[in-house]
Amino acid sequence: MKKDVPLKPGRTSLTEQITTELRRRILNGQLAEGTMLRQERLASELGVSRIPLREAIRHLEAEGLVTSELHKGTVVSSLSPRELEDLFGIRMQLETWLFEAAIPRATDADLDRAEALIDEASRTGAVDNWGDLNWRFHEALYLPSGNRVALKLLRSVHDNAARYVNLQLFVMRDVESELSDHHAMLAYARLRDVERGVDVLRRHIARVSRNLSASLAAAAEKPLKDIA
Amino acid sequence: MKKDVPLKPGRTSLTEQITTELRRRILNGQLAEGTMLRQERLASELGVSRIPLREAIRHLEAEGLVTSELHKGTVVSSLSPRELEDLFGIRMQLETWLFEAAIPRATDADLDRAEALIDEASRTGAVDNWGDLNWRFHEALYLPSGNRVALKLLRSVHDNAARYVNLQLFVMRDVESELSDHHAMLAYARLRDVERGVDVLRRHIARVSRNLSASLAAAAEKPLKDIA
DNA sequence: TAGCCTGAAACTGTATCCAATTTACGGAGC
DNA sequence: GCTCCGTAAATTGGATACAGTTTCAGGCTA
Repeated sequence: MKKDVPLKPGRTSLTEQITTELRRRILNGQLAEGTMLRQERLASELGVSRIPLREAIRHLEAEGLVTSELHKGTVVSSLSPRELEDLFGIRMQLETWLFEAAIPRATDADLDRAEALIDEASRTGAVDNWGDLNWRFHEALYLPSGNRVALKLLRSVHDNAARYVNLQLFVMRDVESELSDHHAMLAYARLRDVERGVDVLRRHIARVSRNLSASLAAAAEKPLKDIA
Repeated sequence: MKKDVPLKPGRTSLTEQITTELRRRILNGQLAEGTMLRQERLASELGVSRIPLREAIRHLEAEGLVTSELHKGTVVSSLSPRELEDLFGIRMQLETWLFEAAIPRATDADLDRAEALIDEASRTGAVDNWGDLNWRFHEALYLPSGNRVALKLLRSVHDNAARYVNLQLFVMRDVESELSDHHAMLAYARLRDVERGVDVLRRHIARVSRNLSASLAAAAEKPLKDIA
């Protein structure tokens, strides 16, 4: 049953490779919320034993992406609309703060790196790995703030929200406005205009959050209709 | 070699119990920064096998309390002064935000619960578990904000800083001012005075951060003198 | 002394076994 | 027919033994 899944080799432990692979599958929806992670099935599918797999699961559990219950197993976490709202609140607080600190400190090289990520997203269309490129752009913008601890934390926050965002992003045709916001943020950063830059970011996060909530509400509406 | 360490039984997995126990030891300094976690030694000392121990280590690694390197093992993390500063920056942003949202929403019962935690800290002196009581007080104050996701995140942030705070807290005789700040925060919360309450919190975090930095700088000075 | 070699220690991962618990299934009783 | 209950299969949680790698210290040699 070995499917020879591409566990990138190198100087990383098997546990870490499995963690990365499972995280990827969760974020791109291959492992949808509520999916049960059967240890033996997954282990044989990945071609590994249960031990490193279980360690990977514990890691993802600490990140909030999966939830385990004693003797019942592990499922891909589901977030309530409330929890998603909480996540966007955290993003709003931390990201506006980091961006504000980053703009005055950013060198042209820093901003060039961020721009390259926008270009890559535009060029490739970025349908498959939008979430990854999106986060890397934001990260590049905030990096000059110097607060790497906050960036590490925010990556996890992004990941937890990204699954849901990705699901409705392309349905809503929001990619264009996302990219447009990114261009604007970068432009104001180049002008070292903190106030306008942060303002764009604030509206950016608010809009993504709003669209997501609306999308979730609409999805919650449908099943009810089916019943009625 | 079984030492029958008090792993509280109940409906929690061994992995979880070990995680809690190791976290406790790290936070109270029993496992100092840089300490190597030898799997077999620790396992036999705790009276468990390596499997749940390794899972616990992965969990703590995700929390940032320990750091693993392939084939070299796991050590209790060391934080640079810069990283500690980053942590306090995050606290400042998130806690002032949560407190601001919590004050108008707090019921008298909420605040009574917070006050009980102050009392407990005062009564017991709280030398052994100051970090725990301290966080639980802050958590109780922010809980009415409703943002449980942020509280979960902040717990980890607190933990990562708490080790260092605890080390110098009693040397500096800072417990009194800590408690005094807590009383003031609670009092303003009871008055529903958002502005003054948040202001006390802001100064509170800033002072703890400043004292800690000074303490670390002083500690860094000593070894140099020893050499000279 | 510098550099290399070697062996013990430790980590990483596999395989296997057993215990505890959940869950599904099927029959007894109403 | 429906509910309840007991049993067996499936699954997770945990222990143990073992093999392969890597690190690292200490000794040997040039």
